[in-house]
Parts: sequence; C-alpha cells; structure tokens
Amino acid sequence: MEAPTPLPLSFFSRPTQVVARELIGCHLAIKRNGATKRYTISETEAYDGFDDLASHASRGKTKRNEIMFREAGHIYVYLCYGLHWMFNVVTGAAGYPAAVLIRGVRTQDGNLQYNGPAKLTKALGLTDAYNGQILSRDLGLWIEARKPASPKPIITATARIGVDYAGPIWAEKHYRFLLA
DNA sequence: GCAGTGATCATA
DNA sequence: ATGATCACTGCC
Repeated sequence: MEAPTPLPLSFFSRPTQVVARELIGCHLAIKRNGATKRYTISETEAYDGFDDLASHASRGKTKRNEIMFREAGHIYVYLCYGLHWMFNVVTGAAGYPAAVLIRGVRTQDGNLQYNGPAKLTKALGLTDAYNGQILSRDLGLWIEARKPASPKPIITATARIGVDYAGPIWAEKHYRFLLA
C-alpha cells in the first residue's frame, strides 16, 4: 500500500479558522526509530492575527512568538504554566501571525484519546525540540489528509478554552473545532 | 475548587 | 531586577 502524502504547505497557508476546521479528521504522523504512528486530530483552536486578544501575537512580535509570523507549516511549541507544552501549526500568509493549536487526538482505532493540549504533547513526546521547524516527512512529523473514502467528519464549533482574559469579544468567538 | 511551576514579558 | 501572568492538569 502506498504511503499517504503529507498535506502540502499550501493547505496551511489559508485563513486559520478554515485550517483549524479542516484539520479535524486529518492524521498527525510521527516517525521515530523507523516506526510511524498516526493519530486522528479531534480538537483544534484557531488564533488569528494581530487583533485576537487571546493570541500571543496580539501584543506584537516577541522572541517567543516570532514563529507565528513565519510561513505556514512552521511548528510553534511553547511552555504553558511552567510545565505544559502546547503544540501549534502556523497558518496564513508569512508576516501575518496566526496558528492552530492542536488540542486533541485519538489513535486511529479510537482506543486511546488524548483530549487536552498538554496531554497529547506529553503522550506523543512533542516538546520545544520541534519549535521553529517545518512539518515534513524528513522531520519525522507531518500531517496527512483524511482518507477520501472515510466518512466526512461531523464537526462542531465552540468558544475557545482558557481565554477569558481576552475579553468577551474574543473569548466568545467560535474558534474551537471538535470531532463528534 | 485550586496548587503547582517556570518561561516570558512589561515595567523600572 | 522584580513581579504578574499564563492557549493546563490533576487532585482536593
């Protein structure tokens, strides 16, 4: 059987809300020690541009968030609350800060679920070693499209989690996407 | 409900 | 140099 192709970087070079929604049902692939593991993406959140007060980028470019300003397909990993790694994929045009936080995955057989951004980075071993890299087969970390034959995922959108500090306008936007 | 935990950023 | 904050989790 032919190996599935990684999503092209042009997939990510679109509005972050679109990418966040379409990533649901796609497969996160990790190759380590010659073995590739695949996980179905079940929860995402979009962080969009300069004005989004929930986004790190809303207060301008800094040493930490400059990854968000790079070309789509870059990986942005940062430490939250001193102990949790958060895994994001940069989206949109270069120079425009946007990213999708991967918040949940499940194994393809559905037996294991990691529902929580820090739980999945811990389970999958995703750390700042990937920060600033680009998704690719060479890196050993990439994302594949949902199999065309598989049923179309049922997706719901809700407000994002843990962003009340951003104020109601931005906290209430339905930028979180979930696989039913 | 809230402690843990430390990088990051604004302020000085 | 200091202090507040934080895209969370797990245990009370």
